[in-house]
Order: sequence, then structure tokens, then C-alpha cells
Amino acid sequence: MYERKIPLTLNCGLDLIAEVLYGKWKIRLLWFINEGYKRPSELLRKIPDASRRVLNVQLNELEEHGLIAKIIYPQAPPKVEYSLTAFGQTLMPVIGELGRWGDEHADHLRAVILKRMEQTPDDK
Amino acid sequence: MYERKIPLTLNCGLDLIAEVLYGKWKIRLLWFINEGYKRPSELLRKIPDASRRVLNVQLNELEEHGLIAKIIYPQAPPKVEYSLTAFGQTLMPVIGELGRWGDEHADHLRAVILKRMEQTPDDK
DNA sequence: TCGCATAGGGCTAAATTTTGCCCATATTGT
DNA sequence: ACAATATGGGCAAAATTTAGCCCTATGCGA
Repeated sequence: MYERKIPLTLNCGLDLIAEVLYGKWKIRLLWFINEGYKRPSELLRKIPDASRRVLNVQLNELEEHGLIAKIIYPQAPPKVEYSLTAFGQTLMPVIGELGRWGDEHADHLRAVILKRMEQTPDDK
Repeated sequence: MYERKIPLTLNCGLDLIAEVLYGKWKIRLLWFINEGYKRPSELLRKIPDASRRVLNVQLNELEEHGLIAKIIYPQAPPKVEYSLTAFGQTLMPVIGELGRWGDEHADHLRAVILKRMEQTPDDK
């Protein structure tokens, strides 16, 4: 694993939630798991832009942070199912708020984001 | 500026809000600006862990995304003040929710985050 | 027996973000 | 004159995250 060189900041609630949600695909993973897509292969199909590797890594992190639970069925080929823990479920309304805000302001957001990118071709 | 090589995903509201909030210090910046810390030097003092450079960069991004407005007073030494735009203000309740969730579950979160880091000294 | 699907981890390279340093401007205080 | 304050951007290096490739294991069907 990667060994951090700059210490984390864990002062307030915003730091703490950031620590568990930062990660390109984490919110999406929680979202789809909540919708009932439980198996890693399903999730990969739902999020085709992500590499299989990162999904695994981020699923592991979500699990270690107690947001999702993993069931390994002792079969071959292997079968694995994730589900939200009670703790993870408490987060869903908050994620719902995030998505709702983004949806409500989708036009404006798309406009400003794209404008920023036009300044230099393919910018961030 | 940095030239992106992997295209952005801007499908749903979650993608869109992520695009404007991703950045180590952005949420904190919005938070403090909302609390009335308007000048860059004040914000830097409130967020001493951040480099002055990034705060500038991220303030610029927040401005270009229409979340904050910048007033430059034609003085010397220069004086600058940021404030939330009406659009930015609509985001504050959502950030409030994030912080509230983090605060409510602070003990649990600190525990699981630290446990993850003990697995290997100084892990992420 | 080859190919596919399922799941996962090691490892390196690439992508992206953040840091830190330097330079520039103008004013006030020492 | 020199230091300090305030703001900001160029630039390269460091830190961190993500992508991609390879290897493992089992069972099913062509």
C-alpha cells in the first residue's frame, strides 16, 4: 500500500466525510450498491470507465471504513456480494442531496464546466 | 494549465457536483467564505495546512465555476474580497449536510479511519 | 484442451493534484 | 535602503491517485 507522507487532517465533520468519500468512484459505488447492484462484475459493468483494479481497491476501502459489507460465497467460480451496512445507509440521504443539487443545476453546471475547458483545449 | 488526457464524465448530478467540489480545499474555502472570511490572506490563515499556491488556484476555479465572486479593490497593497454568489449559496445547505453527517458519526469515523492506517504504519 | 466468466492482488507506469520556490508590484513602517 | 504585507502567476518537483498488465484459481461449455 501507499505510505502517506503528508498527514491527514481530521478536525471536523467535513474532514471526516471527505476521508471516506474521496475517491473517483466511491460515491458511484455506494449509489449502485444501494440500487441493488451487488456483485463486483455488475458494478464494473455499471461503471465501465473505471478500471477493474480501482474498483476493487475502492470497494475494499469502503468496506474497511464500515460503509459496505462483503459476503463471499464459497463457490467456484467465486461469487461476492456487497451491501450497505446500517452505517452506510445513513449516508445515502446525504449523497441524495448531492445528486439532487447537481441535477437541479445541471444546465448551469455543464455550461460553466465546459466554458472553463474551452479556455485552453482540453483543460482542467 | 494542465491538459487533461482522460475525458471527464458529466452524466448525472453527482458527476457535476463532484467536478466543482473536487479539490483538497474547496469545500473548506466555501465554508470559510460563507462564515465571512473573505480575503485570501485570511483564508490562508484559517487553512494553514494548504499552500498559498493551491488556495489561489482553487479560488480561481470556484470563481470560474460561478460559486464565488471576486472583488479587487484598486489599492496598493492589493485588497481582494471573495463572497458567495447566489449560486454558491444554494450549495451551502448541502455542505452543511455533509458536515453534519461527519460530526454525528465522528467517533465511529475516526475509529475506522485510524484502524485502516494502523494496518501498515502511515498508510492510506 | 482452449476460451470465457468470476474475483482478487502485485506491480509499474501514467495521470492528476498539490507543494514549494521564485519573481513582480506598491505601500507602510523601521 | 530594507523588511513586511498583500496578491498572483510561472514553473518544476513531489505526492497521491488511477490505470493497465500480469498471474492465480475454479468450473462450464464448445
